[in-house]
Amino acid sequence: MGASKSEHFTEKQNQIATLAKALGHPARVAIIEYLLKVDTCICGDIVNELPLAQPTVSQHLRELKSAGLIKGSIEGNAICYCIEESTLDVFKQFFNHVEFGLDEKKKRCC
Amino acid sequence: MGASKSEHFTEKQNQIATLAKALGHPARVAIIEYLLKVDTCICGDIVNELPLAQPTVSQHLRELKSAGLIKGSIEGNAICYCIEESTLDVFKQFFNHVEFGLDEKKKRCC
DNA sequence: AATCTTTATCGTAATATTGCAATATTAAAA
DNA sequence: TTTTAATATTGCAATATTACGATAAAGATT
Repeated sequence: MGASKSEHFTEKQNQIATLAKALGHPARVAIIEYLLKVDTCICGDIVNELPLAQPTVSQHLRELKSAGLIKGSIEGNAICYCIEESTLDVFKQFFNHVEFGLDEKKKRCC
Repeated sequence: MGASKSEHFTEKQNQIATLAKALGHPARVAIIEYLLKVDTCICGDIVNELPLAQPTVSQHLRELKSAGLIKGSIEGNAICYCIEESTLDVFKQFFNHVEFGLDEKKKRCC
């Protein structure tokens, strides 16, 4: 196979999995961290920063974008990529949910 | 290719990517949520809960385990799987770091 | 010991991801 | 308008992931 049976899971579960998957590559983690660190956010800078060829970086950017973790706006003939905060919030909320669940669970088991 | 060039990234970046990847499948998100919800944490229950065959679930459990997100302890001839809280904390810390970076960045750009 | 229950592993097919060279696209600059 | 610069897309090879039937392993039960 290789295709995950996403139709059997809840929308929320799929959403979290999609976000996690988008972060599931060191290059994409590096891109997020780089976008946080620098004052500019032009794609070319990212290409120079990462030890990967330009098409590969472009592909990673596209995946982050399609997951909604970043957004890109055209800035002349360059592109300015920025972090999409609201999407990160979804992720953060999941962890809060997990943390709350853990606290509750500790009263009962394990 | 298909193999990620993890040697080019920092240990932290690889760590976050590994954790995110482990969560990057709806079945594994569902397992985590199930472990939070129920009072017991027996593998067989997870198999019954998920719409996947037993070997597939076992494989997903192994991935969560090897990423350190859960741990399993033998309980008679069954196995009790539990969430590994300290690993989730690493993840949470990353999001705090990102959130802080976002706040700082907003003073400067985008 | 023979059997049952529970979980893991093996083998394998289908599909997805990663990476990059080559090329296309698009807007600025000359 | 030709050229240059910045990104994206295409095509393809290498590898990884997902899923499951068959089977193994290991402890419980009879």
